[in-house]
Formats: sequence, C-alpha cells, structure tokens
Amino acid sequence: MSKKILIVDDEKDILELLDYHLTKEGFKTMKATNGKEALKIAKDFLPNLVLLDLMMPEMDGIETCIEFREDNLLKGTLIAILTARAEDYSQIAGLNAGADDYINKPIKPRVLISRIKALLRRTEPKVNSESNVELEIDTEKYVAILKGKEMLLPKKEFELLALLFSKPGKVFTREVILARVWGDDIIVGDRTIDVHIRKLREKIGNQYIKTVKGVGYKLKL
Amino acid sequence: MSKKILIVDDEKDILELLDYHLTKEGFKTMKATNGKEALKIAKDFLPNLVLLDLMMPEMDGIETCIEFREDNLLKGTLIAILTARAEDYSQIAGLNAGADDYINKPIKPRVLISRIKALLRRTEPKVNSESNVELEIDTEKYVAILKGKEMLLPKKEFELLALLFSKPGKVFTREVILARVWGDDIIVGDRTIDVHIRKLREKIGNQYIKTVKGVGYKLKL
DNA sequence: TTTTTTATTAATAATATGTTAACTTAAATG
DNA sequence: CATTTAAGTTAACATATTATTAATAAAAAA
Repeated sequence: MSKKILIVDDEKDILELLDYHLTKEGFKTMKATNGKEALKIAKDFLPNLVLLDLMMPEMDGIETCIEFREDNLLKGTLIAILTARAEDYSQIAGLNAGADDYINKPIKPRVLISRIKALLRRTEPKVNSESNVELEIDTEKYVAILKGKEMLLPKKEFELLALLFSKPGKVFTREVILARVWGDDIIVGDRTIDVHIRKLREKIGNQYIKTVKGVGYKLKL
Repeated sequence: MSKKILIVDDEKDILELLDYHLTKEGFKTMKATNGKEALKIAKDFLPNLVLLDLMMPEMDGIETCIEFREDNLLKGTLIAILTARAEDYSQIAGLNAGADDYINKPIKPRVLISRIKALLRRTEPKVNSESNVELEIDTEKYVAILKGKEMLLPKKEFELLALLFSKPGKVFTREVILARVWGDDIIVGDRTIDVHIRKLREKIGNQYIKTVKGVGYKLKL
C-alpha cells in the first residue's frame, strides 16, 4: 500500500513542488501551511512521514516536531525536517526535538525521494504495518491494542469502546450506550457520551468511531 | 454482461468514430458533447467507463473529471482521458484530477480497444459487479449497500428508503410516508418528501425510486 | 493526606440535517 | 392545445444534534 506523507511549509510554491514530486512517486500526500494545521490534519490522515519546514510562522518546525512527539497518536510518525544549509545550529535542535532526518534546501528531487524512501524503509520490517486488524481489544487485560501497541484506557472509555467493538458496524444509540455502559439507574447528562467519544477518538484516532447523526455511534474497522 | 461506456467529445466526427468502434466490440455506448451533458447522462446511464476528451468548451476534461470524482454516485467510474500527444502537461493534471488512464490522439482503434479492456479488467475481480441485488439495506448498521458498497445515509433519508424497501414494488402514498417516517403529529410542507426523494436518487441513482404520479413512490429493484 | 487521574457537567461552537419557499418542468385533463 | 395539477429542483434558512472546551467533582493512586 502506498505510504502517506504530510508536507508542511508556509511557502505555497515549495508545497506544490514537493507535492508534485511525491505524488509522481506514488505517495499519497496532504498539505499544510503551518504547524497547527499540520497537527490537525495528521490526526485524521495519520501519515507515515511528515516533511516539515523549519522556518514557519504560527508554530515553527521545532515546536511542531515536539508537539508531534507529545501526541500519543502521532508520536511514532517519522519526521523529516527541511532546513537551509546555513542554519546548521538547527540541526541539533531538530534532532533533539525528535526529528528522524533533516534534508537541506534547496531541494533536489532525486535526493529528497531517496532520503524519504530510506527513512520509510527503516520502519518497514515492523510487524504491524498494514495489517487489516489495526484495532483490537482485550477485555481480560482491559487494554485496547492499536496497531499492535497496547493502550491502557480508563474504565468508562474502555467499556464504551468494548461495547462498540462487540459488533463492529452496528450503530449503538445513546440509549443503548447509556444502558450498557452506565446502567439503567444512574443518570448522567446529555453530553457525557460525547465527551467520552471524544477522548477515545483522541487516543485511537478519528477513523474508527463514526457518528450517525440522530441515531448513534458505530465502530468501523 | 456488456460494459457501458460513455463517450464525451465535442467533435461529432470523433464521437461517431469512437462509437462505431466501441459498439462493434460489443460495448453499450452513450454519447455526450460536453462535460455538463456527460455528468447528466452518467447519472442515469452509470457507465463502467468514461472516455473523456481533454479539450472541450463549456467544461473541459479536467474539470469534468473532477466533478465525476466529487459525485458520490460516479466517483468510482473509470475515466480515460483522450489527449493530443503534444499537450503532455495535461497528463499530470489529468492524473491528479483522478483519471485512470490517458490515451493519445490520433486514436488507433486497436490501441483504444485494448487499453479500454485492460482498464475494465482492473475492476473485474470485484465481488459486486453484476449481481442481481444491487441495492440492499442494513437497518442495524444503518447503511444502504449499493453494488456492494456501503453508504451511510442521514436518518430521514435512510428511514424513507427503508420504508420503500420494506415492500419493493408497492406504492407508498405521501400520506403513508409522512405517517411512517415523520409520525402522525408533526406536520411538514408539501415538498419535503420530494426533496428527500431527490437526495436519495442523487445518492443511489434514479433507477430505483419510481414516481407514480398522483399516487406516490415505489422502489424498483 | 496529597496528588494525580478519571468522570461529569455546563456553556458554547460547529456542523449536519431537515425544511421551506420560489421556481421550473412534466404530466394529465378537459 | 391551453390549463391545471403534480412533481422536480435549488438554494437559503432553521433546527437539531454533536463536538469541544474548560471548570469542577469524584475516585484512585502515591
């Protein structure tokens, strides 16, 4: 399956240029013009690699890099930093912030592609990769297993996920969720479920839990 | 079953030529002379493949291509773009717009046919293909399944479709539809049902929901 | 006990869906 | 063939539902 790359640069020209070369090589790409946007897109897109320009307004490369590393969902993402040759001080900072590679500007397409491929190859041998069951739960151990990585969830979140997981694809109404996770007697507010759903999505990504508006939620594996 | 091809070109000569060769090969064809018309015809005809000339007035090939990809019903349709050899820049644009292949002019019938067959073969192994039950609904999952592809519908649309689906062929009057989908008490305007029917048709195609004028609607599988 | 984590609520924002109204098109009727 | 009636279409608008955030309470861990 083709790898996903998120390109982050505030200069539109460079963004387009990079996109062009990467797309031509068969990568699936997404673009962001600043670090904030990048974070947001990445949470849905879950790229295999992020190409990150060092100098950007709003949130600079280093900072963005750190944020990626702090986000549970994204911390494993490969990050390659684009940097002008001159500013070598940044290389150190970048690496400390957790970047996996840095690529000098001006960009030579050939070099770029081969560096990226090399980086991606590094993660290749992992077992999980593109397995079709990316999410599992173990009710006994009380953990969710996301792409082979165990993940300890708080009780309510776990039970909610377990319920959805009990029949993937089936829509569970709020009523049913309340009855099964909270019990018939205790009454909680209207937004309680939403908040738990949100926290789950934060941890496992937005692609699994689908909202069926006016009906309920369901799990899509 | 013979495959359906929609041919789109503003030059009548070429249209006829292509039609001749494709018909001779056993394809079912339809013709359109511009992108707009193509979209309209395609929604009824649901071709397996669209042969699209790049240079056209009204709406050019790229644009048409994009519109196809944006239309839920048509986004899966194979698109082959016809292009003069010279304008190679367009190849990139066309592929980015989501074309599946591009074929150089002047057209050599032999080449054309083999390319088209190769393209069609690509989608062959799919399970759905020409099964006789093209439309199903799953009330538990809250999805309509059109040619094997799951499709999440908004509540009212789903309930309306589910109602029609509950007895295919039977005509449901507006009164009955209102009573069953909206409930006896709430009152909505005259055109509400029509709008929902329209949205359904937009998503599943016009061939399933038939209007029985003065009486109501029915589902034809 | 203190600290940290989890659960809940409330207020507000964002969004999808539903509905209406105005208009167009098509079909039926006399 | 003109007229009437029903249905189709579109876009604007309203509404309902969900998402998000931050504050607070409760529970669990240290």
